[in-house]
Amino acid sequence: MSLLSNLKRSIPSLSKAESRIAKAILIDPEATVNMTTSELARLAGVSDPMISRFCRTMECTSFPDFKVQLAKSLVNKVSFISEAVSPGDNSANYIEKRINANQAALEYIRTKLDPAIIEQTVAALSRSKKIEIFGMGGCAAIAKDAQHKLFRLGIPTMAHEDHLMQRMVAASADEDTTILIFSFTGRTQAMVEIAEIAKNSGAKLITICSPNSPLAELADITITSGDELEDTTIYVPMTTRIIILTITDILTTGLALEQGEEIEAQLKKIKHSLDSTKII
Amino acid sequence: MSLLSNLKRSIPSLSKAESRIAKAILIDPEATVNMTTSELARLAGVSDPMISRFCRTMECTSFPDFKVQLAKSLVNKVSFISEAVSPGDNSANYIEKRINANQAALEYIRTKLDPAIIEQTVAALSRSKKIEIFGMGGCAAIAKDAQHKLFRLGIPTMAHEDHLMQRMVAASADEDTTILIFSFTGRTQAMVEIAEIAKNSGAKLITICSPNSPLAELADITITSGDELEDTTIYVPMTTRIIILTITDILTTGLALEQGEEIEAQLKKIKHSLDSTKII
DNA sequence: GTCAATTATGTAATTAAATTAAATTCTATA
DNA sequence: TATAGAATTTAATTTAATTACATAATTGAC
Repeated sequence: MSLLSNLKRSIPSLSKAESRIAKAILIDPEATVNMTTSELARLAGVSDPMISRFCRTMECTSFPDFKVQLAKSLVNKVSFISEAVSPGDNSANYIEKRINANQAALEYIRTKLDPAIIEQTVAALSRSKKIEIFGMGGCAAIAKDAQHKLFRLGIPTMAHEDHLMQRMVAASADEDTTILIFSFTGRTQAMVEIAEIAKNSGAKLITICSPNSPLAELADITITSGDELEDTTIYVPMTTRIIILTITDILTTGLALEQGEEIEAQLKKIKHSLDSTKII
Repeated sequence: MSLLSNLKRSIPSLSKAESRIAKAILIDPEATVNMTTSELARLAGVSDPMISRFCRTMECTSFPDFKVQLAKSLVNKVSFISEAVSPGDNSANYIEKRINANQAALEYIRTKLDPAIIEQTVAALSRSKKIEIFGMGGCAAIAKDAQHKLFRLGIPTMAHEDHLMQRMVAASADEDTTILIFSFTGRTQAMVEIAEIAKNSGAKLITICSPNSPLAELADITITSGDELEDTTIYVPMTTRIIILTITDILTTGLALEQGEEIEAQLKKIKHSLDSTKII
């Protein structure tokens, strides 16, 4: 857990003087690492010893220690406040910026992803006899990717992007089926309808979408798509995709671990099935 | 340049006492960031003021400043050596590890991606009247995703995963067509055949695949898929996907920038076409 | 080899920084 | 509104880091 995000998150629970310190730090964290207690105290409008106390509240042993921790969390933070691409950027510029943005997206879910929910999801997937994956638009490719990753683990898995197929598949699902719906916003009418059909058929419903959306409401388990993070400028409709892909990656990893050694033979078999298609 | 590597590199040029300090730090850099001058001095077998002097030789203003810089340079070192998932990992473990691995993958292409090649690719895409994208297996989803991102920019773009369709499309391409082939290894026979057909038809051929592969040989432009990075353990066949997706992201960004303002209206139009499908 | 001249290092003193301890001021509640 | 408790500050103390000066080591010219 990064100190910086920790800092931001804990402001509400801090005392008056302490929250002023936190805010003063957040104005320019880069500068803070070079300050003395007195300097920071003056900037925050509190007394020197408050700084020491504050550092201990933040679970550091001393102010120098706090600065070291802060410095560490800044390295990733440089990309946390990832700059938007702007007209006039040369290729080296926008390459850097997009890589930063995508790294930042991963940094974001590091704090957002709840291990308990991942565990639940892995357990649900592992128990099911069939996995059906739905996604439309930008999520169609994601659904396809998820299918490609999950089918290897021995559970029959299909991805569907056609809405009529989705309806039919959802309707014919049963208790042994897990339905996985990908949606950035969780507000696509068609997807919500599918979710309702799925629920009625008794299937387990897992959605990867924006929390607090109609789709999330209907689901047994929801994992955030990071949609709330999405910068709406036209140039960057991408970070959520990286997030969802990584979530799929994590789920697959969890599932593979759960299955243990017996899955290795299966994976080898799949891999070798491609041998004759390759040029050596 | 990281302080840590700087430290290692400059040992030969340091004085006797200073190089002893450097060596003492390198034994356990993590621990150093929590030491006082005296502690480090004792460890290195030198006097206290030598530490101050040493820090200034290393172009830091003070020992505390040095510790902050050192802490920063330690962060990337930690995440770069991303650990592999192993049986017995709990969910919190493997979530961290997978996020680290994916961040490290992005860190990797930061150094590998050549801006000049990206520029060339963007220019080629921008000039073309039609873009055809091919991918099979794991790359089918990637091809689909790329289509989804590129078609918005006003150039007719299609993705094909069916090999027969791919052949027909490749054969009927002309000089105004750019063909984009995604392949992790660059060794899939079917894909190489497509590339040959594409070349004969006069289309511009861009491949995102492993360099030094048969497919890369045939291409006008090649961008690495990061395949050479892939850890072959069964659990992590994922990082290249993140890399390729980010490359697509970068190419799209570059293309959008090139098109300038006129593209904004186009993007808005596409976005609003979905309005009536959403629940508010 | 030996004697400046220079550079490198150590010792003691000083300054600066951070923390502790005691005193004071707030805040909430009976 | 009195008072317990928490929060904060002031003043004192401790700890850390650096400066200034002294000493030792090293280099190069003779």
